[in-house]
Amino acid sequence: MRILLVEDELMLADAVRDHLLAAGEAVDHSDSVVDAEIMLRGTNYDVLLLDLNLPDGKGIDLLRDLRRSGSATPCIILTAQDQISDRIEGLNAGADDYLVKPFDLNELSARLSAVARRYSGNPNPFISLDGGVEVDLAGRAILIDGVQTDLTSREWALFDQMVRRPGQTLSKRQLEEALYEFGAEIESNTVEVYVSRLRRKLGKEVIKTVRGVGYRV
Amino acid sequence: MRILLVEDELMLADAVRDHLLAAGEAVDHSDSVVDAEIMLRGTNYDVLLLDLNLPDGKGIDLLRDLRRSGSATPCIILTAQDQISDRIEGLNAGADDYLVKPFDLNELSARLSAVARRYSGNPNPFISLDGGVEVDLAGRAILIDGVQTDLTSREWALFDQMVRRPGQTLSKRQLEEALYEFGAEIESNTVEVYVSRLRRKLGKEVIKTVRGVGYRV
DNA sequence: TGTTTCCTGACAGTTAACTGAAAAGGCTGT
DNA sequence: ACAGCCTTTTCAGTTAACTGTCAGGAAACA
Repeated sequence: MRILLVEDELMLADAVRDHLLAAGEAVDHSDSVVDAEIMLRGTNYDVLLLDLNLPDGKGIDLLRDLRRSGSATPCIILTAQDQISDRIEGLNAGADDYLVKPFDLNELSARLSAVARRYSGNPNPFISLDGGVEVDLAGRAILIDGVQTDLTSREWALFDQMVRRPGQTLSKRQLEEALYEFGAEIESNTVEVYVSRLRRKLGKEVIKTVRGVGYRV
Repeated sequence: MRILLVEDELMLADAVRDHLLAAGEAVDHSDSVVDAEIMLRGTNYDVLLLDLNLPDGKGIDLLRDLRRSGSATPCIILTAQDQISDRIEGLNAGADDYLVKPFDLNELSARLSAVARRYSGNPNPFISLDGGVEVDLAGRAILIDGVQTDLTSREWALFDQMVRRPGQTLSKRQLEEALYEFGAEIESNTVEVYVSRLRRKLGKEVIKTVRGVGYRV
């Protein structure tokens, strides 16, 4: 399994790398966001291990950009204990799981395989939703009663966000952030419009409206 | 903010209590697990400060039981310098943060507010209520015998308020304040109506009437 | 029993969401 | 550069859902 570790605490990074190498994984390491960006462009990693607090830029932007550009590479974020808000922000930005430092290396292994299994892993890369809709997050594919359908990039960005948190109601504001750079003051009803488009493609039942708040799958 | 401090080193406990009282917090103290259990049953604390190494039983079991019974009360654990395994175990058992003894009292304050500010926190613990109802406060989700149900924003505002204080009877006046901006002179029986609507969705047993006073979950 | 308190169905005003259509922006190939 | 095609954004009219109120009935209490 190809793993990219983005972490600037070198002690920790080395420990993690050694542990994973010993377990037979292929680990690349970067201690900066810009390097990580380049490495992501060049290689297809199976999992991204990402520290959000890096000196040269917000790790979270790396993740957000990645998701916005359509990548579904699984990502586990590493946060310090007191950065609970980071953790939340990270999950909202599209992380799959998180680990709190200091973490146990065995726990890391466990989560890695859990996350990896969820994707490339066989049993079901497809998440089934109501209305005969199946989603392959990693492959960016949607089957609708078994027939493949395509989404445009914005449609996908929005839908991806919701599918990652089934059952949870996401505010329009949160969903907007999947569409635009952080803090983009958007005045229009873009989210509504995209929900409408998605519903036309996916069927009415898939996305539920929670009036006054947002949407959920 | 109501804080329960579970700690058997009395010197330390007193110092903590004095510091927090001076900051205007309400602090109860217990030096044993059994007492703490009783106190937790009787009162709804906003934060639990828990020493894991207590003479009369494992503090960690207290925490585990608490989480198992669905409580989401934020918990900060206090551990001695060398008990790293405790720390990990504690975090895994559902603690939100930890402090290493000896700790700075100001740091304690900071962490307390950080933890209390949380609650939009992930991953979202489901709180179980009577009648097969499970609530995810942060995700704004309700499962009713496993089936997801939606509440309107007013319904949620009211219910959220109650779920955050399970067992406590809340007056209609208090509940009204969850519905409207401060001091809104409301003449009608809106709260009753919303309780009725909630009961239709959640089942009759979930919200109990306390005649002449208000309601409780 | 009489009195108080609570419950709940119905209704109309209000607000939020939906959606069709058109304009604006991008990308591709010629 | 231009044309053609597709995506994104905006706008506005329509539709659907929520809200607060009231009134009659049911329960609790004394």
